[in-house]
Amino acid sequence: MKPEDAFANVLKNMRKAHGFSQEKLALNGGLDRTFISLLERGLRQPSLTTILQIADALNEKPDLLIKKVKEMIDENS
Amino acid sequence: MKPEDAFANVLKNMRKAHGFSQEKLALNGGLDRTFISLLERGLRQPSLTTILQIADALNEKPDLLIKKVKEMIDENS
DNA sequence: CATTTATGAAGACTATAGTCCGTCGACTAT
DNA sequence: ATAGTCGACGGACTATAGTCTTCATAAATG
Repeated sequence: MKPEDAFANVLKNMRKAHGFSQEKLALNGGLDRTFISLLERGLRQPSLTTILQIADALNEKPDLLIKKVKEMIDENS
Repeated sequence: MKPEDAFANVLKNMRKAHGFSQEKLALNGGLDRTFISLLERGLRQPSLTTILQIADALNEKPDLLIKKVKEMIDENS
């Protein structure tokens, strides 16, 4: 499983768990709504800064986010 | 403190702790030697894939890497 | 029914991630 | 002296991160 696909899944799950819309999340993190859409569809991968922005917007620790991504990759390897 | 500066510090520390040269690390992770140099000088920031490649090359968990980066940012805020 | 909300999607664009070529100076060992 | 390793640094280049605008559509909602 590719990093962008793992990140897509984790992001979508965590966002929905927090009851945010893509737009709300984008505004919280200072990102573009359509870019969140691209990320959740696995068509883009985030940079370090974007990872931190998204974790912050979700009120989650960035290392938890990455841990879940890594687990998702390893489980589907 | 900016994410690329925090990452630069963490990367350099962890690489030296493992006794790797920049070139050895680059080869281990399938990256370019000069790009590792740019990262360690804070002139570039990594993408998600690069974070995973570097963590792998260092035999470290990527979430530990990110945790250290976040701590470095928070400590110097 | 009309309107709002949420998301997908495309196109054009700018900034930057990442590669590949090389040179240089500092240091170490032969 | 010279050969080797290491890292800083440069230029030129390609791929992609990220923005902005817009349109389409399906699902609520009043």
